[in-house]
Amino acid sequence: MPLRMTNQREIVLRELQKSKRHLTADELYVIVKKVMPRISLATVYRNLEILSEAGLIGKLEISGRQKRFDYDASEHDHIYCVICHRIDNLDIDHENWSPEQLRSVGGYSITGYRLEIMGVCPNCQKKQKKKENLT
Amino acid sequence: MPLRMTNQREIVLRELQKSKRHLTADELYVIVKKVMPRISLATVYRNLEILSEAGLIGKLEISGRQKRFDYDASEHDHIYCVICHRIDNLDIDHENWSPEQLRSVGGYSITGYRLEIMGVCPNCQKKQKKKENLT
DNA sequence: CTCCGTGCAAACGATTTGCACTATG
DNA sequence: CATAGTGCAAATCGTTTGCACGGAG
Repeated sequence: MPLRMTNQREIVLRELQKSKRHLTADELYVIVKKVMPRISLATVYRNLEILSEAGLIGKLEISGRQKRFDYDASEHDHIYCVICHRIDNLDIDHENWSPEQLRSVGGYSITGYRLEIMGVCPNCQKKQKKKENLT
Repeated sequence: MPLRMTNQREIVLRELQKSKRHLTADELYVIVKKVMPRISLATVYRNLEILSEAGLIGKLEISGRQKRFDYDASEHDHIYCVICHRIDNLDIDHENWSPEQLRSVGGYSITGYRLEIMGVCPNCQKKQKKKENLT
């Protein structure tokens, strides 16, 4: 395996896992800088890419916005808040459109799928209600 | 309605619909330039944004790559080829995870979803087979 | 006549890359 | 020690914006 474990790679991985969140590269950069102040943003990008390719973390490329990286590398879907952009993990049964069932849609051979649910998270719902009361 | 129909807006809309494809802004720019050579890329961007907000075309923000615009404004999912990045429209039943059924996942109130299927399109399958025969 | 729309170039934000240097296996 | 990884700055890519001018309603 060509996975050299450098100090910076280890820290990038560890700090993402510690966060238990779906961080962007620059959010993680800020955190990692506290532990290793001289690390560069490019290194964070490079390592996130490598770690996700190695299957140690997940990469989230959600609808036209900044990439986020997932401390949880296992297969699951995501829900995100259209207001504050927070992301949460999700576990849904895919009974009738699992990759197996969709084996050949329009002549394609299926390799994967991505399901994103959008919504308003509990926090932002509260804020909305407060606003309503004010008007 | 604040939708002024300028010459350029009309052409952007018409050429996208004529294409019957899922074009990026710059792909459409090339096409539109043939009809109206002095149009600027910024205008194409602005009009695609406005037209999609007006519901006349669809906007596709697929997994971290360039936005594409859909000549078909109605609700549907998409499948795309992981090799050539071609996109096709898709019609799938969402029986067990329709927005209504997912009403409150993790306290969220659901507003929408996005399902993308990935695969290898017929063309690219053929190319893969050719390669196999060569090795 | 009033704005909204346009073209242009410059600005922008996220990400990537070329380079010379460093450190891992 | 060979070679993958690093820091830095500059480059790149898609997209947006400020501005002065032009055209639709």
